[in-house]
Amino acid sequence: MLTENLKRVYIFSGLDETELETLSKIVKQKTFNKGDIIFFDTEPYLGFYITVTGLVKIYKISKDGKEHILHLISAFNTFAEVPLFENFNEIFEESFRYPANAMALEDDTRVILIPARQFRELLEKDTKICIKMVSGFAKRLRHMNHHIEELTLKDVTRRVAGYILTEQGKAKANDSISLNISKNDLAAYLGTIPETLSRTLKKLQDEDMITVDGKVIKICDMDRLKDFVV
Amino acid sequence: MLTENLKRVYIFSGLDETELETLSKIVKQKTFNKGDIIFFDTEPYLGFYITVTGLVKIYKISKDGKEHILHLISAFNTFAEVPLFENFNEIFEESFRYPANAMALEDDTRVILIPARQFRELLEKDTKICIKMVSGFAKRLRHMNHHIEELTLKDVTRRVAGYILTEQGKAKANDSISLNISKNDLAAYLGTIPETLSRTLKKLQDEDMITVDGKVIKICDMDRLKDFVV
DNA sequence: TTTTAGTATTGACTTAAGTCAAAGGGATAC
DNA sequence: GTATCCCTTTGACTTAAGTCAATACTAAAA
Repeated sequence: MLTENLKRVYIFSGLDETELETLSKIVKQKTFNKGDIIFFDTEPYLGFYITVTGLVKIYKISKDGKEHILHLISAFNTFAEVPLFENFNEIFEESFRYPANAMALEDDTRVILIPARQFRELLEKDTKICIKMVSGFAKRLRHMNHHIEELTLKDVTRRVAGYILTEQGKAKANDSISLNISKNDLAAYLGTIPETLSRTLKKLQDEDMITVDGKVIKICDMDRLKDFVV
Repeated sequence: MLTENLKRVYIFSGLDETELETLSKIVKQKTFNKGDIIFFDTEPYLGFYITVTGLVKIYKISKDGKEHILHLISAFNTFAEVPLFENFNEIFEESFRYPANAMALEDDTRVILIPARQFRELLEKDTKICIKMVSGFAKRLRHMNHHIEELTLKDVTRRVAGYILTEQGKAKANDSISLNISKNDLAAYLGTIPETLSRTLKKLQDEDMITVDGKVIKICDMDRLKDFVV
């Protein structure tokens, strides 16, 4: 079961059964409920995580309490693996902290912790993992680029419309999406606040581009929505 | 000379003379003047670059002409290397483009182009490079995280103050910094516009935290500035 | 059922930052 | 020299989005 889960993680997809067995012995499994903190950015760095079930938000909080969500980590994706490669030695120091906060957004969010030190040893033996890590980081960087582009070059309405289209593209099912996060969290992810998000959705609804019913958003005029986002 | 330059690039720092010699045969050197385009995000991806002298800005432009600078690449740093690892095959397709625009910000900006295909071959033989790439990407990701944090959690005044402090920290010389980019570019980097930047600098000056004289900014009250940024 | 708490919406108001337009300032070209 | 160009600053005005406060909705708890 554990090795099955590990195998589904992209960076471990090239490992054979023996390697997975070895890996499974060094990891720790944890379960969290909605709202539980997985780590704060004030805690010493232990290692990186894999989300197995549920959803995790990686976020930062400003001094005056404003929150911004950097990433939403769904099943079989990793988080907090970047520090592993930053400073090869600092990482083992007590003063080395997690770079952001992580919170479970759903009940029964199960994660796997891969301890830093042991993973480093594994990495030295196995360069396959390294190549997959570069590739994973590249995807992450692309995502961050996109995120910055959205935040700096588009207004809130366009960001919201863009988010809806992206989600619809992922789901690919039909013309409606179902939000898997609260509107508060969505606002924090889109670099705005709940009130503004609410008004924005209403505006898009008034323009007959979408209809909103709780967590379900239906796209009515795909062409105009796409055209609007640019 | 060329191999000397290559050796000073972090990801190539572990290569021996023979490897550097091989590498030097596949690269292309180019020189640009201030304002010259190195590539547009509409051009097919050829490979990644190294800045040898001068300064390069990596930026995006919105449909309505708004510009945002993602990175400023100084000597011996690489840019546009992320696409190399994104989609192992797509990259060689004609339709695969650079992810952003690149422009030289100084006269006599010399860069080295490492063609994608040849570099991929080198990478397969040499895993040392791969490990350095992960590390380089980790640094970049950290930088992007910081950038997003600044853009979303801080107002313009705090971003400007933060930039001044960071630059001062890098230079480490004394309490004054000399901007190596135009104020227009600085504004685009800080996610604002020249007019607002100008007013912001004036405000910080009126508060007696800094003095501005052209491109030279002197920090008058370090403690208060640090305290202000948070 | 009512209560409570988290989540979401709405209205009235404020403000930070953007837009537009004009004018300085500095460097290089003619 | 002065003309030109670009960068920068300043002023007047607009606006998108945030703040504050009240209310509504939903779902679980008592």
